[in-house]
Amino acid sequence: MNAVAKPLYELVKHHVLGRIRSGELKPGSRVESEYELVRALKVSRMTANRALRELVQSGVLARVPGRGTFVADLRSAAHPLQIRNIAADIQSRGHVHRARVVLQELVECPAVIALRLSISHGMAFHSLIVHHENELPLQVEERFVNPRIAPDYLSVDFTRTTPHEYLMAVAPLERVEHVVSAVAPSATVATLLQLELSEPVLLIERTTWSQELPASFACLYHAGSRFELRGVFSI
Amino acid sequence: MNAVAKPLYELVKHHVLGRIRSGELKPGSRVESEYELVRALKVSRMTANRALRELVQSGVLARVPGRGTFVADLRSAAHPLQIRNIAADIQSRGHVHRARVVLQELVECPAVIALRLSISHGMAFHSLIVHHENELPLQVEERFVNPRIAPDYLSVDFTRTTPHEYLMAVAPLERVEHVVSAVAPSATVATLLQLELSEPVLLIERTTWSQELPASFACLYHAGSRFELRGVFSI
DNA sequence: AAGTGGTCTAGACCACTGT
DNA sequence: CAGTGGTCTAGACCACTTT
Repeated sequence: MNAVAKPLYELVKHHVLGRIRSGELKPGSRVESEYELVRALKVSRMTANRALRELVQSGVLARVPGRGTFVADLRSAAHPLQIRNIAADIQSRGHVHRARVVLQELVECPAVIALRLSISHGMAFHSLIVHHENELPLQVEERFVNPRIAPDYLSVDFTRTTPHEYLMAVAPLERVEHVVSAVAPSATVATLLQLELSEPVLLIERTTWSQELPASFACLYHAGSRFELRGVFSI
Repeated sequence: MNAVAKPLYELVKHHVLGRIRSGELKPGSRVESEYELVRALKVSRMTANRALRELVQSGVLARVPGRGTFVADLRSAAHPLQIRNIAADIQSRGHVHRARVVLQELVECPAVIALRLSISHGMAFHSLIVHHENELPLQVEERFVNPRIAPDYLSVDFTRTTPHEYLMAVAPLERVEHVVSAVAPSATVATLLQLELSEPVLLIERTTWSQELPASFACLYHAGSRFELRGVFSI
């Protein structure tokens, strides 16, 4: 049943991904070298090389000639719709990022969310944070988190770490889904973003999976006039 | 000064890409087999294989075991922010697509656009098309096209082909940039989309390059309530 | 000096498509 | 049948970083 004859390099990839998914390897951890994989898995070096090369290509690993192969961290994993870290984005523009934590609580979670997070008994962590760029509100982040993935979520200081960073640290990301749309802001969002109700908002709904489970569902609201998503693709 | 020691597989890729970019090979054309590349370029088969494999990975080529390697067509080239074909999207949902051509003309093009398209003497093709899904307007497509890339743009029947399809056919795509934002509609766009001025619009600005030149700049306006962008990413 | 990634080769076997 | 892609190997040389 072990697949109908998987290529060897796929087995090597699976070996490495398994160690990452299990949490044994975290971003920054060193991965086996090609020769170590050759010895451990009885494959040729070219096969190990192809496996690692493809994992680099998909953003999971990073290699440094002469030093070794490492689990890539956060930002590099992006690609399709970049997995943005709002704090890093702002800082990379040379501006000041400040997060205001409006809510950070355990709630009976709405049925729609419970469904998305595969939560049976209905309790989830809930946070509402406003991210400011030079004191101007840029993003409202409302997030529901699966307690099984991040049991300590309520005790994290989100003025110092973004929820996304924290979640990436405690549970390696496996899958991300983004839905981007343009919406009118709710009264709450308009207030938090200091917007008129008539101003359009760019909404990114992001669901993440970790350890084969839905880990979190976030709604990221951005003032249309202050935010855009950018992507380049070339052959 | 042909590069400071490019890997051989890069030279092989460049060889194939050159034949595509020049127009010698079009979507569907057969590319040299691995053995042909081995003989022609004096490389080992593994090197030719890697070059072709990477071009498949980036969506440029498609390979069929036992048959050969072919230049990929249109849709497969997607990925980052999917290069969507609105007509195909609508049809894949089992709905009826209809395009209404509002404008299709040669214009003195606005300075901002001229800059983007690297057009010196200021004339460009301009089209304004409304795409309907089951008779409901879904997208307003305003496009400026570099005449050097698509000299026959004005004589194409865009009720039968989308501009994107046409451009892909006459000039292989090299690079795409997308910027996604949420905006309030202009009066024109609101009318064409049958929207209130207060309803948010999802705007995708897409610039494409072909043959080392900017080929077209398009603004794609979508009613926020009827359209969303979706992207999944998994390791 | 030992280890690492980066590349390249010349062979090999397989499953598949075409004629 | 010859041709194709798909995979795999055991070696090789290089440039680089670390000890």
